[in-house]
Amino acid sequence: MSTIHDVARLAGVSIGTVSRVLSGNPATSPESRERVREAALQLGYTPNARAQSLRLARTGVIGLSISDVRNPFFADAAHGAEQEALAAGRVTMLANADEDSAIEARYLRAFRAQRVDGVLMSPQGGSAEGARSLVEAGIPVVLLNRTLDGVDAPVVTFDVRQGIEQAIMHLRDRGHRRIGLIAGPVSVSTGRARVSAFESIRDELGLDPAPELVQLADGRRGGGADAAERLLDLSPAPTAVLSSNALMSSGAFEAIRGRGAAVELVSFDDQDWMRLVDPPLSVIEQDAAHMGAVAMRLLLELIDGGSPRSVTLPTRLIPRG
Amino acid sequence: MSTIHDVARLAGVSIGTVSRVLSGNPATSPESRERVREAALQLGYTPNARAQSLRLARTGVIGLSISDVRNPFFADAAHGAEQEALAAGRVTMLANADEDSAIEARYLRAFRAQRVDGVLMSPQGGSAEGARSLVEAGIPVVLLNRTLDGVDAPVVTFDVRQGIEQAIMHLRDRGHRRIGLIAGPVSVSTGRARVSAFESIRDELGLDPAPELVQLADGRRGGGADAAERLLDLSPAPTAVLSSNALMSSGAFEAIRGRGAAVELVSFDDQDWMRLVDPPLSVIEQDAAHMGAVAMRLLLELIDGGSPRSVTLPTRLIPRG
DNA sequence: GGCGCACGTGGAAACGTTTCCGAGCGGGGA
DNA sequence: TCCCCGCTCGGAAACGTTTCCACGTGCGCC
Repeated sequence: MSTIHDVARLAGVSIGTVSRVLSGNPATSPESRERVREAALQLGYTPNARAQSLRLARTGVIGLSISDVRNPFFADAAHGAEQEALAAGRVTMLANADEDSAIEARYLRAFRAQRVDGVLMSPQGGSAEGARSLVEAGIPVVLLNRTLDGVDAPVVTFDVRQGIEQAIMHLRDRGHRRIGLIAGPVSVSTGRARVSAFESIRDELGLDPAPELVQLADGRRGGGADAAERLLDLSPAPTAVLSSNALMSSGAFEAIRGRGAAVELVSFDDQDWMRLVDPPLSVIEQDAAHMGAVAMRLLLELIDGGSPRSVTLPTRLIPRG
Repeated sequence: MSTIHDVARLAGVSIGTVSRVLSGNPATSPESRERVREAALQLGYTPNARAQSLRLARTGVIGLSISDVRNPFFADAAHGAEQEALAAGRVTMLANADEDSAIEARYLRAFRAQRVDGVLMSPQGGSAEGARSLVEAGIPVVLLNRTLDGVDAPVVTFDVRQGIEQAIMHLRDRGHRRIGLIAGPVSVSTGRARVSAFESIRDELGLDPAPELVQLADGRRGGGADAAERLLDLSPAPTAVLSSNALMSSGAFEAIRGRGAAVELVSFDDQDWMRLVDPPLSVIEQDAAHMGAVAMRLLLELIDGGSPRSVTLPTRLIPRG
């Protein structure tokens, strides 16, 4: 790989001049510009970004740590964030924490070692240590979708209460009185928030308050199926079930259909298949890509010295079936 | 952010000693080790990976460019590759090309500027320029799922012919004689390969060779729906349709159901929803995560000075409905 | 016709590491 | 007692950039 010295030698100028030409510094003669451009092209020269960022303070790279690339919700969020960064001339480095805080910690250490300009992350449950140490090291951080106790960083979340309320009122209007909840892991803030919003709205509306109607699951497909089985085992079983994410909904749907049970399922997050199955699922739509884009914009502001601010996004009920 | 100089000052030793202690060089006294460790901990010191990689040749970072994070096939592949890299002590930097060769080019330039140790990529159609320039710059490259004309890099692909053959024979055994194909874009090698494999196997088995039974699409959901509509408009319409990827299958499924048509749909790539819809879809399963892992192993070998080799993976038909 | 000024350039420092080289110091063997 | 060796360490060079500083050149102006 050729360096700036090679270019300088070939162009017959000093490395300072090469640097000036290539970085668009006006203090260069047309002849130098021509010769340097020519030489750089001929050698296929690409400046070493690591050396650049050593000299400059910035790296132009933004770390993006998400919970699970295979979860479409997070994949969409990552995509939205990435597009926004790209538009601002930055490059993102995506890390997949795989819902595992040990892997997350590893990537966050790498981000820190790489001296990324900022980090956008949807934190894992387990430990807030990784995020906290980033914040303490002075690296701009914005949290995605989940909050973290004791970490002083802006967050972009959806209005959980609004979403749950929309869903429960929809089900109540359709005559349901006994509604089950398949909740995500309480180790993440969204999991906890959804449980408490569910309980409080259910009680406000005077629906069946039996505690066994709230079943905790791990957020994965299998966990959703198991939780659905447990709900169906109750007597009487709930006539409607609200599921906290798309993966669990898929498991729950299969369990319910396997039993031939007549239970109405409502899911968080809209996905194509929810329209394709019979009956189609009503959903609480959360625009993940938008969330990612908003969060990235916040992070870019923060990096450019702006003040931290958090945003709560609305959800939208899409009634079906 | 503290540097090695800060640690050295606090520990009362030279930076050379700090470096030796922290990199596990045995030429250090127990007292130095103790003092340095203590100081590093106290300062929350993280070595600057960019400075390290400037001095060393390696960066420990592997670039991973995939076509579309939102496509579960590629998300799985990325996940498999990432796990493999993680196990080998490397960190991956994921770039989402979004099926756009301009974005891809941008990320590949960034990879090159960052001097990543190697690049694993599922190339876009359009231009092979990006991949070629990496190879010419001497950066180890392995291609994922798609080949690229004129680029001398190992590839990991699935056995297209085998997959198509399994699907067509399955359909023939179920009595179908007029089978449609929704093909991916011919700008990518898999798109082209599937069309020619389809045509040759169809002819070998003596099935209806009408050229209008092969419909090209863009690989996206909407394109799949449109192609399905065109197939259904034929008279006679095909009684079975093979779709080249999961996104297009979802569009095609909806179109077929919307028409109330009695057409058997078989899809490449297995996804959860294909089991949930009615009727469930038979699929040609391609283990994307495994592909990613295999490709990463090949890349790691290449980085460590091994010789390049390509791998073709088998597909598996899962008959349903 | 000198003086100063703008402009272009080369040289060198600095960014934060790793590693080589040489030096100091102590101990053991002749 | 002296020498040599091994252990530990500090100093400095090098990696590839950017940018500051100073210097030379040519021009316009008094």
